[in-house]
Amino acid sequence: MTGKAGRVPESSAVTESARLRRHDPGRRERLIDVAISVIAEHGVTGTTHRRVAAAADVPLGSMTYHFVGMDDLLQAAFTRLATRTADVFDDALSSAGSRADAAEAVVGLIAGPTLNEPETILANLELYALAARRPEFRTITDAWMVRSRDALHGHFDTETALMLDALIEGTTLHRALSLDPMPVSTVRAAVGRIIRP
Amino acid sequence: MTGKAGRVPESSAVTESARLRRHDPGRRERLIDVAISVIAEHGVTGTTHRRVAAAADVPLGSMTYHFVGMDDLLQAAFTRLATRTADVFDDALSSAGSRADAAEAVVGLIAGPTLNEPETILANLELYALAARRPEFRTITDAWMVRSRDALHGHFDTETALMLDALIEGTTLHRALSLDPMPVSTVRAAVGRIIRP
Amino acid sequence: MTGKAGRVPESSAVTESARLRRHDPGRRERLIDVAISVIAEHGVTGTTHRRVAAAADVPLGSMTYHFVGMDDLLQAAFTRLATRTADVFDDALSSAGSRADAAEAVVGLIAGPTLNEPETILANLELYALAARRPEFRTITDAWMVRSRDALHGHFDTETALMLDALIEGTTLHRALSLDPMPVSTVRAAVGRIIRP
Amino acid sequence: MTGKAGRVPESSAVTESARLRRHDPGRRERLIDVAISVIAEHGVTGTTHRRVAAAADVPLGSMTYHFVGMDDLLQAAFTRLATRTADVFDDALSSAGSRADAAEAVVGLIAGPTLNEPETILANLELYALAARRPEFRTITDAWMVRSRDALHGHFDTETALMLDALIEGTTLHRALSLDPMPVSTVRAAVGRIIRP
DNA sequence: AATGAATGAGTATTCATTCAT
DNA sequence: TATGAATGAATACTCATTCAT
Repeated sequence: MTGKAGRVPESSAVTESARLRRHDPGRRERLIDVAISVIAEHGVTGTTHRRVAAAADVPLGSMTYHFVGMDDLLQAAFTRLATRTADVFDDALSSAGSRADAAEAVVGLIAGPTLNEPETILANLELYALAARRPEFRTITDAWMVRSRDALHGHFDTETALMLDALIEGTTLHRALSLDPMPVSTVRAAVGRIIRP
Repeated sequence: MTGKAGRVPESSAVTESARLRRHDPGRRERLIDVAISVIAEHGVTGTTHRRVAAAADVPLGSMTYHFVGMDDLLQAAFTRLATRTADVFDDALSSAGSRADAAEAVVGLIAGPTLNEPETILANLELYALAARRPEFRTITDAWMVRSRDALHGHFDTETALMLDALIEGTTLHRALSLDPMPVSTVRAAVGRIIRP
Repeated sequence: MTGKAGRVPESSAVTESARLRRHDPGRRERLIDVAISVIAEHGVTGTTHRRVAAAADVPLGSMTYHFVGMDDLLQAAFTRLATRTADVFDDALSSAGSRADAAEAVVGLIAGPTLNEPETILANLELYALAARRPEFRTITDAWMVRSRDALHGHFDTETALMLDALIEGTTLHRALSLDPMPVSTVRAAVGRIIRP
Repeated sequence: MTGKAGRVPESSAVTESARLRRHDPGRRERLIDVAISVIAEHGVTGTTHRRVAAAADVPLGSMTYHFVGMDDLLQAAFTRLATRTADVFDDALSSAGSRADAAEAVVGLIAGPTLNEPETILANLELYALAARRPEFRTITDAWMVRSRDALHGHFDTETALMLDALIEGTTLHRALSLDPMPVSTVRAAVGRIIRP
């Protein structure tokens, strides 16, 4: 109700830039990916519409057009993050042919690139903190945990799967935060002890 | 969250603090405890001078009088939290007379009340997230990790201590976030497998 | 509220409207009715394209297609409201055969259903407030007042018609806002005193 | 949490201006008066923190410091407006020594300066519209109506007081909105008819 | 002809911090 | 010494309107 009617863009440069961006299919998807990065870099707290918009080079108003509110954006971002991580889990474990292969796959998950990417770890940490405080984000972590455990359960008994899941969590976290991260050999040894019959 | 870290003028702060204590002895200490609760409830983000002041029933101006800035308050709160937790660790493990006692102490730490208190878990999670992003808070987590590991190292070899530390971390976290938390029997079994020679 | 008044290209609008009607006949008319309800419920301020579109279950883009701007919509809605109300006035008074009948008709208007419908009172109030501030809406209130007065003038002298008009206004308003609205008997007595020779 | 620490005001002019305004006793009271003017000029809708702050030459942040929110400001403004108007009512009628004096006092209220000031009428209209839609503002209109009626009741029987109240309302409103406002002689005649025994 | 997407100005509100008392 | 008042930057969100399809 407050907009001024008939504002003409002063310079044609502005007009062209606007026109170029005007049609941007897949913008929503792109915004979600950018949001994950911003969350990893600035935390949930520091993730503002402004920052995501700037990082994705879209106007601020575009954020609330595509997402009902901040929570909607967070839900979308964390859902994608969790799904992506669970997919990595699934892939690594489903391709394992033996119990030994599966054990090595777990070591690979802990020490390998995907779960160790700073962006992934930081974003996950943010998800944990958020889910711990706000039940509406629990559905994301719950679904993810179920998928991880199921993936492990394909190779190990229920109890062992639970243990491995916790070990993966703790080891990844400590490797990310610790000054002298646990060496891969220790990771391998720990997995070995847990799955030892 | 962007405020510069607290440059507290050490000597005069002590003097002021001493003088202050005559009027409202322990107000600063009380504010730190309240801050931990607020952090647990609202997250680092949601921890504002206003909220802490309201929770402690002190005037807003009192906050910036006692703490140079937000970061100063966070440093104080997280330092106290980490110290407190490490003390629990120390106590539990130092009183263990045998390797079996120590193992049971670890189980007690994971399943017992202290580390499982929602306030503690939530505040710790916040500390992790903060330390991951802002190096000036790493000193707190580093000191804490060293103390935990040392406490474990009194009963187990270095590698095993590392593993147990990670297991405690992951298990505690999962127990806090999971819908069906790992039962104590499984916790005990996991610890048993890790320390089995 | 600051948008310029609707400059509707009259002829082409008619053409477009006619064409439109083939697909969703009467959509424009329906939107105007819905707008009156929205105005009554949310006030002129709270009447947004979005809300009207949602209430009428039409896409947002349809609003600016049918109405040049917000003011165009408000003009249409308030014109219809005023016309509708004036029609009720006319009907009630034109069917009165005697001065006594006319008096009772006035009582009926004040106490009867039409002018007392919350939607009507609220929307009228909004029209007053709008007209008081923005002269371009005065034509609507002016035309309406003239019609009301003329309808009364058919039965009463000019001065009495003016008085009755004011009495109707004030009584209706107070009946709408007051906790203990004036009873019908008092309304009748008031009308009686005003028209007493 | 987002403020940048240690921003130094660049020019001393800014500093001086800030210092000059820094101590401003009675600012809250002044803001309420300014708000009434802004409401009259722009309507409740158009009354924004920004506009009031600008009109009162105070920084934007000062608004939400003194008023919890927009509603708090509106409550304060309308309460003052209603009280002020009711005071005028009281004064005019309490000083009337006879029934005839009281009648002339009513004419004076309708035709005199106070209730006819555009600012008063427009602000009152806004209050009506607001109260009609939002029950929490009814307490203001209710208290006001009771006071008006009581003031009239000092000179007239209950029923006549009710009628006069409605007549004042309707006449004032029509005089404000009509192109050819009712002449004072007609106002006097209307009051005369209502109070005629 | 009709509409989903896009946009930038505008809104209320929160906040860390400064300062006069 | 302690604090209420003040301040300006920042935040999420709403909206009328424009435009490409």
